[in-house]
Amino acid sequence: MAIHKKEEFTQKEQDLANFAKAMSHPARISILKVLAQRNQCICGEIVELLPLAQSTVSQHLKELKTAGLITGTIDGPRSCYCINWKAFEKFNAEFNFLFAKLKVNNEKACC
Amino acid sequence: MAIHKKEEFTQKEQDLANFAKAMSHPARISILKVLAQRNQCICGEIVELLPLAQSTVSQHLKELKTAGLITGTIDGPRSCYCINWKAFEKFNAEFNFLFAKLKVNNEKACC
DNA sequence: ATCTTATATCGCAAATATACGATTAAAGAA
DNA sequence: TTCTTTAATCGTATATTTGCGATATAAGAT
Repeated sequence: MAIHKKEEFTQKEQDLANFAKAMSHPARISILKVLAQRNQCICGEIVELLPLAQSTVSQHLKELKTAGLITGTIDGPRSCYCINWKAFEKFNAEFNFLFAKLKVNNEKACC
Repeated sequence: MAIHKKEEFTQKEQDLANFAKAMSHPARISILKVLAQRNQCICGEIVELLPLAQSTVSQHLKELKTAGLITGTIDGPRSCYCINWKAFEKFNAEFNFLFAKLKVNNEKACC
């Protein structure tokens, strides 16, 4: 693109969009599910479960971490990842708020 | 990328990811908000409200429509867009289900 | 110290997304 | 019919994402 215009929208709109972007790939949805099913923290087992190369999985984990959806700590020679509940619930609440707000104004169908 | 591997994930994971992708740009979040604030359906007023060219807005609207989040009908020389509540609530419920499922298994922090 | 093992990062190729101007299409107004 | 208005689509440039192999890093094992 010529110029990126994302900055011209409100911070809340950008935050919501960034959260959505972090979840916009099935591999990352899958990673979140894996992190949930195992009650303990998961490291490279994720690589075994996904149909992707180790480096690709690592990249997806990094994106989830950068977006704040998961946390990662080094545990000896391996890495332990967990869901960041605070951020997750915050964004979930924001989505729900958006949906609820929409619903009030649009009880009747229009077109 | 060499090959796209998205198809190798489950349909639900792909559906969720596609929904998230549709909301992964602040312009599209903004469009959804505009469609909510105006109780009647909106056509090109969106173009006036967003800091983007007409063709770009049209492209974003098309993406939201393709993802099933909005509907669009032709009204004379202009187009009327509305939120597709059914799809919207379905995906919202799926997100909530995912979040709830995660919560049950991870009451305690792990790392 | 050397050898694994686990994971992050680099470098690259290919696919997608973003954005715009120009053009097209479709319908009402003159 | 011709003009205007509205919106979709085409073509293009650039940015970002996705994916992998290769390499680097870091720590435990031998």
